[in-house]
Amino acid sequence: MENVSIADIQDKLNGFIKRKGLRRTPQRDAIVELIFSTDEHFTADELYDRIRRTNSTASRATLYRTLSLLVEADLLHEIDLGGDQKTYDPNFVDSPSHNHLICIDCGKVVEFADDNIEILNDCITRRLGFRPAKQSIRIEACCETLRSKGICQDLIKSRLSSKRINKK
Amino acid sequence: MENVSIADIQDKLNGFIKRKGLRRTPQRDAIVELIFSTDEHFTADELYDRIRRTNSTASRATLYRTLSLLVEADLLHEIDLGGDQKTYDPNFVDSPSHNHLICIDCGKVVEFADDNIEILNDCITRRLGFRPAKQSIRIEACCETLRSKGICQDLIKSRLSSKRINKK
DNA sequence: GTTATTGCAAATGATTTGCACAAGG
DNA sequence: CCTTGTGCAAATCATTTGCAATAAC
Repeated sequence: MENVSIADIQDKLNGFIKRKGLRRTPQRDAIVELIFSTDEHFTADELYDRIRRTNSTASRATLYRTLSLLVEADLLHEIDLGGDQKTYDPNFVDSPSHNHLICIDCGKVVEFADDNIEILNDCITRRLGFRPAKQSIRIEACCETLRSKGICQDLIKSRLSSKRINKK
Repeated sequence: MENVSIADIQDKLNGFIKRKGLRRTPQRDAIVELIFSTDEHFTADELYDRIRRTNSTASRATLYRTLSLLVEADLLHEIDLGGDQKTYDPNFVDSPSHNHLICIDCGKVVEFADDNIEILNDCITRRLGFRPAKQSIRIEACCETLRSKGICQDLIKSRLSSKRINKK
């Protein structure tokens, strides 16, 4: 699954940074390292928690600023999962055109790629007089747990309880 | 385009209200009247402005509470257009399964329905082991203005400038 | 050195909520 | 009446920002 290494990402970011006249910092390196060491989606807050568990430091401000930088450099995408916090997806470097299926009950997210839906997307877009650009399709559905047990609140609970409670 | 009248919506809401042991109020009537008198998408703030231009009154608090009520009664849908403010779509009573195409430059939104994409959506969902539920597909693209003039900032500007500026 | 970056604390802004008063049924 | 709804102002909470100190290059 991991075709692009962290070193590749760092290279790309450094290129971007140089082109823009910006600077490489230990905070940015640490954040990139952390984000791209897994393929998990995350919120700013979840990432902040993860950083605090390492021996690197970065303030929330720096974290938010770095997230914006990575999105601008097209290394990270903001995806709309609904909810109050923005969610970030680090997998677009590996899989430039994937989409998301979301359980409307528990919030579980599955990534998928499908040629047919891309073609159809393209057709619909042109038919409406638009020019196809960024592919971004979100399907809402019910996951297995919901199907078999009638309900699956585990994940939604954990997502709700992840609200920030004065964690400095 | 308008197959469902405001009276129908009022009836549905009143049924919902009775079933829940809630109460019909002039504020709720006025808000419903206003929302369903057009097929425009809107934000809470835009709706508040519209209300102030009528001779009915409703506070922001009541407005937010009524929006939640309407969403719960399935007469109104929250749609994700990105951006800080939630957007509401009053057209799901008329067209229960439509989707949205959005210009990534100016934010212009077009509704569409397509049987093929619904079927495909269904297939993908089942293939991933989910049960199809709410159809909600958002396609991002570039609109005509962008195509012909290279850029179309009109709407995005107006959307940005619609940020609330101490309008009591 | 010069300019970008950081961390802090304060600001922002949409939405929510507590509470006292008003008003449906 | 009794309970729900309303309006106000205050609270929330994710995110952004001003600013002085710090660190790339």
